[in-house]
Amino acid sequence: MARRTKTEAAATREALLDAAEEVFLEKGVARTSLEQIARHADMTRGALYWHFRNKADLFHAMLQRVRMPFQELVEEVGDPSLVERPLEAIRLACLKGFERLEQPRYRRVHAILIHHCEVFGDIDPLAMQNEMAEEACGALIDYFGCAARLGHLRPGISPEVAAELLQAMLGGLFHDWLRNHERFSILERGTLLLDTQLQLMRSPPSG
Amino acid sequence: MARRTKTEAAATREALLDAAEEVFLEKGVARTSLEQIARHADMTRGALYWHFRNKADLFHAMLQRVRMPFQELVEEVGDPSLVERPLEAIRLACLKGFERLEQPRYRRVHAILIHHCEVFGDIDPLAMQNEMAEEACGALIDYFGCAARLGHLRPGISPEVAAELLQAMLGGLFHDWLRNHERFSILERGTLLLDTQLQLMRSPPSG
DNA sequence: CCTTTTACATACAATGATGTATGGATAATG
DNA sequence: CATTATCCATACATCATTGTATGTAAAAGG
Repeated sequence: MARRTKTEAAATREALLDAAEEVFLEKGVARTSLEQIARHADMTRGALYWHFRNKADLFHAMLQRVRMPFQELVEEVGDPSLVERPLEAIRLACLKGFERLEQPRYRRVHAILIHHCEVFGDIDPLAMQNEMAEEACGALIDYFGCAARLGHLRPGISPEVAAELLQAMLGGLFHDWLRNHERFSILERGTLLLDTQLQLMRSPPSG
Repeated sequence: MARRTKTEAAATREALLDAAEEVFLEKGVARTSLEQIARHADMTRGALYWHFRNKADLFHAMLQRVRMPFQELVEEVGDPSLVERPLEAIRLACLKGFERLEQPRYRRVHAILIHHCEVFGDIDPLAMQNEMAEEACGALIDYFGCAARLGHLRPGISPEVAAELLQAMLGGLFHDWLRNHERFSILERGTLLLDTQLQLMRSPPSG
């Protein structure tokens, strides 16, 4: 066995992460051994233990490739006029999120995080989900608060309730789809549900 | 060690199931050994292997104690006038569900099923969740279809979309709460979100 | 009251996964 | 070009868990 060049080594690292994604998704994190991952990448545990300290470290690196905070999605849309249309900002950010999730890597890793792993080592998936939820809900409250001040939000529904409502709906859709992505397209159904929900919460046209 | 009477044996079986609930919830299903469960019930693996074939069998028995199909919740309300008020039937069934979930046993077992276990043996938690979701969604479509025919559902929103919307919201709330039940009361927030959502989807008063 | 089954506890063998230690061949570095 | 650090394979020791086999004392049952 010859020593690999630096780029080759980086490639095997990526290959190991790819393999981890696939095996984790199929067998679950707890039930997959490091040897299964290594062999799925045509490597040995030696390679794996060289690139990562242990399974938790590998898992952490796997997550690192798909960070997707809600605020980034909004910024990525990059439309400055959205400041005056917060409901549209929410809509476009969610659509961006849906598109991201249709990429296999994003879908797989999130499915693993949410449906195919338990606590182990220093990894606490529920804490991570909590962080994600907190971040998203906080952002939503800001945008809905802005919408309320602009009179875009139906009176009688507070920004907090609007945010909790939408976050619950999005979260439910998210979990549901990640459980079996072949049943429906997250982009299609997500767009439909999101639009109707926003329509329901929008201020009715006066006059 | 003396042999126990039949009722004592049934009690130890329940104690083992109780212990399984607690340890599963704390450590996750995959990371808890049968010995940990047995010792947490002040028993040995001998007792566990006598009452259950293996961990999967124990898990299955644990689930059996908290079956809660959506239709049963509606029937349990037992108000015959609900046939003419399908939206109210949905509401009351959900409230019944919320109340159930506040009982520690129901909360724990569902939290385990959804957040603290992976596939193992012949246990596929995602398939179980799929079944639950299918059943609930089917029932919701029926009720919303009935509501639409009675003119109770806001025009422009189909029964299917209404059902998917509500199911996504309820599911999101469900998952969110089960992740950390101390953050809020499922009954309180659930009632609030459910009522506002149903209010939004209800047909506006004509005239 | 005698036998049989029950309801466990204890002991044992087998398995598999983990982490580390070691070795080796070559790319990187000066 | 010599040296060193890198990248990985192989081998080994350890540990935890599982399933089963065996023992046993008392409850069931006649």
